[in-house]
Amino acid sequence: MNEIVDKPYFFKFNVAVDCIIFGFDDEGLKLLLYKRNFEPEIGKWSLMGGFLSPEESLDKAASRVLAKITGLKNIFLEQFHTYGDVNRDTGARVISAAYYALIKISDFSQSMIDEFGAQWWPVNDYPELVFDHGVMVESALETLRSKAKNEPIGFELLPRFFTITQLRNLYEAIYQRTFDPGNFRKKILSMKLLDRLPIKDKTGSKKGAFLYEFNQNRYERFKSQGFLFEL
Amino acid sequence: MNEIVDKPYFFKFNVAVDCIIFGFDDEGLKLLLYKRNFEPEIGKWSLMGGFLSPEESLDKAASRVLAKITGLKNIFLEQFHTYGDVNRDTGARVISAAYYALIKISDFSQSMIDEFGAQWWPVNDYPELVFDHGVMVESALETLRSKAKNEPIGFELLPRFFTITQLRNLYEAIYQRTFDPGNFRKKILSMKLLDRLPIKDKTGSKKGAFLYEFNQNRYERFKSQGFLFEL
DNA sequence: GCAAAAGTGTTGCTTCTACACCCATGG
DNA sequence: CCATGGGTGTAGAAGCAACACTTTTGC
Repeated sequence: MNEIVDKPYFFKFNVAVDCIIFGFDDEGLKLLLYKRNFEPEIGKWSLMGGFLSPEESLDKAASRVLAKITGLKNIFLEQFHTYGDVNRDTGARVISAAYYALIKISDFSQSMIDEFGAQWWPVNDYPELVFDHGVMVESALETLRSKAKNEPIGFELLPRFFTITQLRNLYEAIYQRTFDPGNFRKKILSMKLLDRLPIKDKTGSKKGAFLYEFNQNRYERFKSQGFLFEL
Repeated sequence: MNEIVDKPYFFKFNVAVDCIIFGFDDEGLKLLLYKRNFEPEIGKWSLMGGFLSPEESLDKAASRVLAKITGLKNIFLEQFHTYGDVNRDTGARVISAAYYALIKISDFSQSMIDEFGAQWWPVNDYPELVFDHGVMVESALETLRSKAKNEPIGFELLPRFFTITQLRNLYEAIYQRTFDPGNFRKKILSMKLLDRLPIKDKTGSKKGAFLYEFNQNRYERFKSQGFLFEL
């Protein structure tokens, strides 16, 4: 806080958080939306959100909202922009801090979907959203794309154990382009961040593909030595 | 805005904007700070900030604060994070949206410095700041560094006409490393984004160095064709 | 003429890209 | 046995880093 000539502590505002929740499965990159069950804009599709409480930080509020809808804790959750246009919310003036979350879709319980009328939507084909939530989603996608370039956040969207092909499919979904399978494999393995398990996954091919696990500790170590993740 | 189970429109908060203002001259990358002339924390060094008004957006509020302190309009100004910890401000609970601005230090009028008790500080050596402003500065620096990698925002910090050496000095200041003069020149010129003027600047050397101008239109065109700026 | 910055050229190395090709196996 | 995805190898192109070398000119 701060001021120069203004009168401080005078006007106050509603403050909310909204969460863009991303997931990934064999159909591609998805987005969790729900149908509003209250006014304004009741019945329309919307992001998950909630109002800030006096005794919690913005980050806490976002975690709370995310935990309520997904039942999950310790999820990748990062603030990316705060929306403050005067008429962005048709009900009242609300300043909204937007967060994006990356979850392992397999960890997600279907019960929450039913309880809140939530549903996964492809990021390329989701319904019209209330207020400026469409803008938020597009901006979150851009943030995700740009972040994924230089930080290994893609693994947040995959199960703990995955094949190189699954990983490539994920990056192809994020960047909306294809990668040469051989070159992709060589590049990611050359980073020495993936540990190969002595187990093959046979669901994707007859031959079977080795499962790998991302080694977070090794990444931290390499990073502190100047290594830069890049894909 | 949005909610799930909470009571909406109940608690309200002070909302502010804070600006991290960067400039660049032959001494390096600088930061504009001022001495607070009001409570709390009067007399301490602080970022420029101001409270949000009911009839203005966050972006507008940030522009207003920036214009007030610098007298400048149409400046590069971008929101990068919103700070919302409960006790971040010792005076009252304030949610603050932080913006960073890039200005051409030569355009900046000294009168503002005097009027507000403002002062330029090297980004490597600035005084202790109030509240979480130090955190904001470091985060703004990180954002600047990461943004500068893939977008030609460095030119916002240079005069309209500049030499390749000035440009290199700027990037060396941003990234805190050196670049080989020959290689840097070849790389930036190979992008075909700089127009050479038939004028030499003699202040930096006896031989004189050609002045260049960044061609924003050409950049937009290249970008729309898939070109990616990278330095 | 010498120092010092501007600017060009060269060379060897690394990385990228495209694509050929072998492997393993369920059906 | 063959189609399919898994996985390895390779050759040419492109990019990069280090550094030699040439140009210009004020002192």
